Amino acid sequence: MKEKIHDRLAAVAGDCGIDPGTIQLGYPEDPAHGDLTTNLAMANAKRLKADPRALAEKVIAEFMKGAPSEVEAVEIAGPGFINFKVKDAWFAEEALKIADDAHYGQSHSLKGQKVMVEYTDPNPFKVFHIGHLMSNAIGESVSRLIQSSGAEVIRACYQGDVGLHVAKTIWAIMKKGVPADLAAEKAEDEKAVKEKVAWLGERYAEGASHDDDPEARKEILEMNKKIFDRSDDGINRIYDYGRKVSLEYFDSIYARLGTRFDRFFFESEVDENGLAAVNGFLDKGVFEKSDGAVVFKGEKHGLHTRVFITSQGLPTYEAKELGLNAEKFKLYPDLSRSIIVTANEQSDYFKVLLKVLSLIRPDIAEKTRHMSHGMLRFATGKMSSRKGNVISAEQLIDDIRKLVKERIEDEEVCDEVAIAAIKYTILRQAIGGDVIFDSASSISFEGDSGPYLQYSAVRANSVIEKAESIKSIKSGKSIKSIKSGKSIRVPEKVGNLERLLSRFPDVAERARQAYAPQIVANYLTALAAEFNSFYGRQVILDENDPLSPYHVALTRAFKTVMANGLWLLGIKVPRKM
RNA sequence: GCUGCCGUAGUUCAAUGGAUAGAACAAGGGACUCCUAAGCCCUAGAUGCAGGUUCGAUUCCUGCCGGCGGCACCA
Repeated sequence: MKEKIHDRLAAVAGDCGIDPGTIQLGYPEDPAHGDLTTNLAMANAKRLKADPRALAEKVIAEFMKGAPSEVEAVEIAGPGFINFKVKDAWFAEEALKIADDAHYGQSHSLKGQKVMVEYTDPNPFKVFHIGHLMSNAIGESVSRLIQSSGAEVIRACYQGDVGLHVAKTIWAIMKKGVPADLAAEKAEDEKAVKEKVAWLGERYAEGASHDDDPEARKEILEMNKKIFDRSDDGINRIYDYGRKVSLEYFDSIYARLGTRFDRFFFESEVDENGLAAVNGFLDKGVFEKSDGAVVFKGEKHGLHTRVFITSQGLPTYEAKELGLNAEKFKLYPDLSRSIIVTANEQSDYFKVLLKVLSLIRPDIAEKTRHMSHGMLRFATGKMSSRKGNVISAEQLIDDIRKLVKERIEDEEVCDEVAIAAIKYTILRQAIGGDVIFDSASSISFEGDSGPYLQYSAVRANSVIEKAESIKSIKSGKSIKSIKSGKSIRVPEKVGNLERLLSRFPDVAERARQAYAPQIVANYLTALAAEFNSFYGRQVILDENDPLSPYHVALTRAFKTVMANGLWLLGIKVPRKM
């Protein structure tokens, strides 16, 4: 409907002297202002030296000559808003259509394209902490938004299995004495894996605590070199074990969070290429030597200098990243876009990296985009994985799970609700800022929360299930059998629920274009509130109510939109709650 | 010091440059022999400061104040 009105306005714009770019239709907050509104009269009045109201009248007069039949009335309000009222019958028909359209809200705007999204990116030997949880929630939702516009999405995860953090961990292990059971190659049970991973995390924190100790620092750097060139069997044995255990553990978390990665990248597979790329462009003037290291002088471009190869000859994170991005496009040459999701503490670093990339691989750089998110923090201070006082993702999930457990028996549902609570808290606000997890209120499941959305969907499902067993007296049909909607009696006046439902494709499209899950999250919360209000206003399954079949169809439409919307956020709809 | 992001209700967040700035939590009140009360209905409260651009600014620009992040061999 929005398109129809827009198209008609565009058709008459020329005659009225309207700039086509100003034909923007919005949804008024106040229903009294109609269903769609535009302020194109104010926007053009000055340029045309016309009175906004007079201009609006002219536009309306032209518009009405070929107005879409669904438009009931067009009015001028305020300084020159043009408000469109759409016929109630159209909303009712639309609701019936949605009820039978499981794909409602999807589009084909990116059909045929291939997009890679890299996110989560935890590091073996270190804790999978709440920051990774945040990256995962955002990356997964962005992936689904893109997927829902018809593109093929390659979910990628880049894991740092070489580098100083590994050296620190292994250094601390060897300092303390290598445990005898480390060599055991037998299959581990889940609990044993968890314990081992926790133990590795502690060793890392221990190693990192010696950052200021020059003697330890020297030993760690030497160990880093040995890990890189795999020259020491004793180190290799610890390394291989630690890497394997970490990755097994990560896999279990991905499964729990509902992410299936298509491709894992490792620093150990891209570091050689990164090194070669930097060396290759050293004599071309992109990089220069400084104090024995190879650096990129970012100051020329308003950025800062960063080291790409250390004076030891080892590639840093930045060099590896060059190798990684080349590898992505080597594996998937037809990628139309590559998105990288990380915490915003890496924003400046990525600016430098993308600048370098634009100098050595402009073809890749122009398709690569960095998205950064804030930190997940608690009322009490911040966390640091260096100091070891990190909160692991699992710890947070389990804490919330305990609260859910007080109200829900089913184990699987508990997990789905706990994860929904966390994901929603992350996705309800604009990507970029810190997310404050207040243990007192954020963990509550009332109101503006993931469980609230799940609950409303579950309730709707419950009604729908029950409806299938009821024979409707008035229509003489089982409610279940109503599909086309043609024979359903429709109300004269529809409410906000129908109006909100019909906006979903538009909301989804806006969210896709801005990579903004919070647009979906906020919409769903308003939608759930509207459904709950509808649910409370009357009994849906009332055999004496001739509108009951319509109310059931409306409930089905709501369920479809809520389920599709929650899917975009990476949140599951539980069976029962 | 340089630089990036951010300042909206008591709190946590919304608001394609548009109308009376929306929610939720916290507080108080109300409705149920009815499909799931994690729900519904009612009641109060906010754009850091100073300018500028604009018909119109929470939104864009400048300065100030405040918070967070980054700034050479970590990732």
